Amino acid sequence: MTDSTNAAPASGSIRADVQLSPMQVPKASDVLADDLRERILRGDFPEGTALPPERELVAQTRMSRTTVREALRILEVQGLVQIRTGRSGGAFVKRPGEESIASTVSLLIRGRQVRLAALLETREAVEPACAQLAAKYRTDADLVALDRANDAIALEGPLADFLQANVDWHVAVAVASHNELLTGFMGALSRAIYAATDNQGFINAEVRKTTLQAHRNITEAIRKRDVAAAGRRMTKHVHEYASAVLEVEDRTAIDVPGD
Amino acid sequence: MTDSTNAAPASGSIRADVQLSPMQVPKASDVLADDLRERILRGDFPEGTALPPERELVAQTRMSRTTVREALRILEVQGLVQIRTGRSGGAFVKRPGEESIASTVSLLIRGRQVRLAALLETREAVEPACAQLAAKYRTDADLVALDRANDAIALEGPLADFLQANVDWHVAVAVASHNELLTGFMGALSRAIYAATDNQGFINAEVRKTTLQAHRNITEAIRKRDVAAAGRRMTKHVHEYASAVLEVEDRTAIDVPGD
DNA sequence: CTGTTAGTTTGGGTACGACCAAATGAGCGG
DNA sequence: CCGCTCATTTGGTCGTACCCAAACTAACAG
Repeated sequence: MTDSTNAAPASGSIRADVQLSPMQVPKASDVLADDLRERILRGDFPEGTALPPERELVAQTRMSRTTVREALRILEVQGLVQIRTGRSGGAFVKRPGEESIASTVSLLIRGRQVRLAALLETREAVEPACAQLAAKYRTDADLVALDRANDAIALEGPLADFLQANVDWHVAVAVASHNELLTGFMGALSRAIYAATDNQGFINAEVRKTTLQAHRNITEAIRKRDVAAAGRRMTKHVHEYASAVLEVEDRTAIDVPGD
Repeated sequence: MTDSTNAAPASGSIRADVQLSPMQVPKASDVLADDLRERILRGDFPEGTALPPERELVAQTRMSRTTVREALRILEVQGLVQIRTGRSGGAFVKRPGEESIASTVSLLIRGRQVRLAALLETREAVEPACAQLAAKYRTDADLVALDRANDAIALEGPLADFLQANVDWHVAVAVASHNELLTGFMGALSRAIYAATDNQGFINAEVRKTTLQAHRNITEAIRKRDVAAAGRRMTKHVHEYASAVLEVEDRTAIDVPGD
């Protein structure tokens, strides 16, 4: 560091002898974003209200419009505001929803190239609990959604339709749990598994039938609010599904060892 | 598509008679961000490599620097790049990690003001599975972390230290599961519960003792790779904890009905 | 020769200023 | 009263200039 032996103010001007620790200079846009985020999360602005226009914020904060815009962009990416153009546009306060978690989870799955095995394992970990909560808290509307998805699965259409209906049903279970955290998490997980299971080519009529039956059984347990049965059956279902997928994956890996 | 009845080029200039559907014009910065994000996720750039400097991207894309910067800011918020200043600075490719999920989950919890009951419920849903996976995949290093956290809990220091050590232990269990998704999720959840449980004033010596014992039992099951015991004991532990917290919360709610 | 210091270069951060595009509302004519 | 046009508001983009931070470089002093 700088020396510490100069305490003798010689003749002439005096030099202050301060000791400063290395200091961090946060970016102006971050400061603004942090402030606005804090206010939003604290509930200062009711959902749907518009923040002041950019030029107004410029006047208030005395920052440049560039900086203000960057701050707003940060909040937009974090799902805290929604920005609309045009007259009476602006940054409208929005509470983050499930899609917020879902997109982040998707990014991590793709970015880290999480293996299919890990995805299935995670689903085995979380979804039985979802089913239990669904059995506990389901509403009649939830049952309608579950039945609709099951009907779509029974339709024997093209593969993509089956997979989509499959995802819809799993998502419906998560929604029926009435737990936003789990819903967002499971939504991203189901979609990722769907994407990875596509082109896997192990879905045959047999698998479809088994899946449909399992879904119906679980749905019934949820309908009867039978928490234990819902958990038990879901555990079995996702485990069997995982086993089947992984078996095919291994076989495929052997078939095409170079890939 | 476009109509088919205009095949008569009259005299003079010809006016094309096209039918255009309302089209959405995506923002330039989003287009760039989407493109870069796709490349990053596809693995075009190894982690740690730097994207071209902003002015270089300006030259390549023929967009303004403002636009380029906004795109980079988006990627930064999404945790896909890390921006450093100074010479040899720039946007360095980064794979999103657990902290990415954790921050999003935290935002949702705060923004939606998720009730403590829901948080505890979610933990009851996820953490037993974490414990099971931890028992399955734990390494010796994981055990060290768990033991260290338990030792800190036994220390009988101030409340904040106890709560911190408590969080550390729960996070250590999640880490020991070696599942990035669950780790990020549980990390945010534990911290949120910690924050909500603070000032709750129900942590007494009795609770501390019980917690320590439960943690030790679970740690032992993880050490012995006893999957069933780990799951069972964790289920019991988090359930009891939740019950205790909620009971106190109810009592507090009755004591101070106005708040 | 060595160490320190003062440039120099390369990068991001901020500030204006101008103009474009979209959405809305006011005013005007039918 | 209806519909059209036009002005206004507000975000989106552009370009330029300048500042600050970090790392490298060369010159200078010892």
